[in-house]
Amino acid sequence: MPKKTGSPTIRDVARLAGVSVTTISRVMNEPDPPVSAETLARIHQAIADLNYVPHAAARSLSSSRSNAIGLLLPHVGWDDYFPPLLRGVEAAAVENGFDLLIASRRENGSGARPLGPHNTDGVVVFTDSLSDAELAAWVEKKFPAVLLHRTPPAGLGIPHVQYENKDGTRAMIDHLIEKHGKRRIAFLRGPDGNEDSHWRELGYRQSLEAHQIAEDPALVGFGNFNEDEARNTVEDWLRAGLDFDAVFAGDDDSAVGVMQALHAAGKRIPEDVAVVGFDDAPVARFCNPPLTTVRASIAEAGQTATQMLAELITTGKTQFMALLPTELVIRRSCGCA
Amino acid sequence: MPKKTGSPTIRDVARLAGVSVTTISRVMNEPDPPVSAETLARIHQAIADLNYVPHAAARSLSSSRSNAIGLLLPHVGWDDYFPPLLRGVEAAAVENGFDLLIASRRENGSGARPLGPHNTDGVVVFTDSLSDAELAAWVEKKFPAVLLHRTPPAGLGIPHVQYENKDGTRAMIDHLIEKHGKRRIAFLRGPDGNEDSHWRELGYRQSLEAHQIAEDPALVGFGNFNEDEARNTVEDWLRAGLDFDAVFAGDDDSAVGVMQALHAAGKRIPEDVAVVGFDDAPVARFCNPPLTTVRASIAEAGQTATQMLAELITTGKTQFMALLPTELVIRRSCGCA
DNA sequence: CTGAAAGCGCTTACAG
DNA sequence: CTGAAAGCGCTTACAG
Repeated sequence: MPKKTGSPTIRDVARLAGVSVTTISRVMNEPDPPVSAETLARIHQAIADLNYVPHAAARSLSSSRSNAIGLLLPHVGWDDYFPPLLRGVEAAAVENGFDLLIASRRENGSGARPLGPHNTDGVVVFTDSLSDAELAAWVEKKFPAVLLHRTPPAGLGIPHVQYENKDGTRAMIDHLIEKHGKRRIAFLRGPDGNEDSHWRELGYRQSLEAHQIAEDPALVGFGNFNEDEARNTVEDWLRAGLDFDAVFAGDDDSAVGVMQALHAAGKRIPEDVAVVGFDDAPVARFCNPPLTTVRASIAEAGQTATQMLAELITTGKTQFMALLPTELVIRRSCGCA
Repeated sequence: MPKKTGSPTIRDVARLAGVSVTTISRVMNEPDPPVSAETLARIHQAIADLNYVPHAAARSLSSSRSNAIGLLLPHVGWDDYFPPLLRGVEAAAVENGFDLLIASRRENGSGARPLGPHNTDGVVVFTDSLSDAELAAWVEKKFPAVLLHRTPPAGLGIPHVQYENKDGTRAMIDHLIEKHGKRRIAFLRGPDGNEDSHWRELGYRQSLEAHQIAEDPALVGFGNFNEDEARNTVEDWLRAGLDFDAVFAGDDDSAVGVMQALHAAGKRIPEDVAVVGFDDAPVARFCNPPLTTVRASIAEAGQTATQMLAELITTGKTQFMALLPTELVIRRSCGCA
């Protein structure tokens, strides 16, 4: 009885080349297959003639490797991150010979198990797209995972990649102080418990300290990485007559809100108040004036995480953590021309 | 000899529930499996106890269905499209019970076959991420594919989804003429041979004609869907003293360039010259003044294409083409308050 | 340098 | 309502 799918199988190739399937398999998989030159030539010919591509499922069933990795995404927000993230992850996946499966976390915890040991060899987990408990279950069964932009839950030694939030912020505040003589620099926090925000605040503190500027608690406010909330905070400050000559907005979205509040109050940016962000989101270029900010390469993060995952799958180990460098993107909102 | 992977198999479940694997398989796959209520209960219990998830590769090998669809992306540009695209595609994939494999087209045509019959049941091809020849090969072997944002090569009846470029542009030009009394409306073309641009130009023409405005070839220029080239064209026009009171920039990126040229020349937008775009890219909100443009839902396009693909895979047929509606996004650059 | 055979974990006629 | 058995297309010891 003829097969339904028209695709040639390894047996077809073996028959055409006049060798066993074992030999074909070896030629397909081993870098330096132990076959005579002429046999090899015949096999290559047969593969080309039939346009043979090994069946992924069959291959993974017998090798117990799926040759695929997963990328698990949260279901909301992060829009600006995806394109470069995907680019980095996809590049590293291909480079390491893996297919890429993508899924985004559904709200209902219902039996839906989009990515896991049943269909991948490992997964890159972006931010909070998986619960601590599920992560723990993976760790227990030794299923490879790498966290992107998230610290592993306490006690779980899961490899992860993070940005150098602290150093990036430190450099930014240094710049404000040293280049532009700012002394009353406000800081807008991100969401409660947000790790990025935590580290950024540390960088802010370190910079002030290094320049012998006393910290003023009144200058630390809440921006929530959000345009509206940042605007509100700055409006409150303005109303209260708070004295400040610069604000580190926490991230770029917040910086947009900060600028709105400042413009509405007739303040000049950067002459009266400098405004800086973090992320170098697309919007940064279009701020008025263009926003000075801190950039971390998202593509690099994706690529690094995927590379680590590939290592983890292949060799069984990889570095515990990768800390990616950031870079100052100087535009005009800090006072630079 | 013990299995290496700790994951339970269908046999483990069968043993625990005291039934055959056949029965387990039926319970896993059939909506209304022919089993007694108590057997069913025991089986569900066993599945839950073991935390059983069917092995994807084994399942697809024996069913000759991968239960995965692919999304093939071009390797450059389109950044603003990906997040909503992915959202739509992923949603429809999950809804139809498919895993989602993502790959982006590599430049080297080398044997790399990221997505195809060997690992998916069908693929959504975004724009020009696959050559006509490769597409033809798929058609010939009846491998399901749906084109997103691309017309099938002549002679190939491949289902595809497109935006209503013509009607969207038509509505925009109508608005400029009817609401704002514009008569000298310039049009910026996209890249040579670009289909979107072609249809948009048709919409432009239809609108002029409907309002008995004679077409002036001098008002049709080249923008290439690109900020810099659009700026150059408008600068040339200004230098040449061309008379125009509005410009349809072709897309939003071009509109940014158009605005730059206009601002630099001291023209007021929209009083002297109205500027409108197409896409409603993120940048549109941040233009000065905010850009009036035409929006097509990218997520909807992705979802529709994926839905069509699922139908094609499941039923063997689907509509030949889906034409997605567009919508005017009125902001300030057209003259509206 | 080469091959026969078992087995990966499922699904699916077929039989009862 | 239930099961035994063949088979999906590969890989991988094992043997020579």
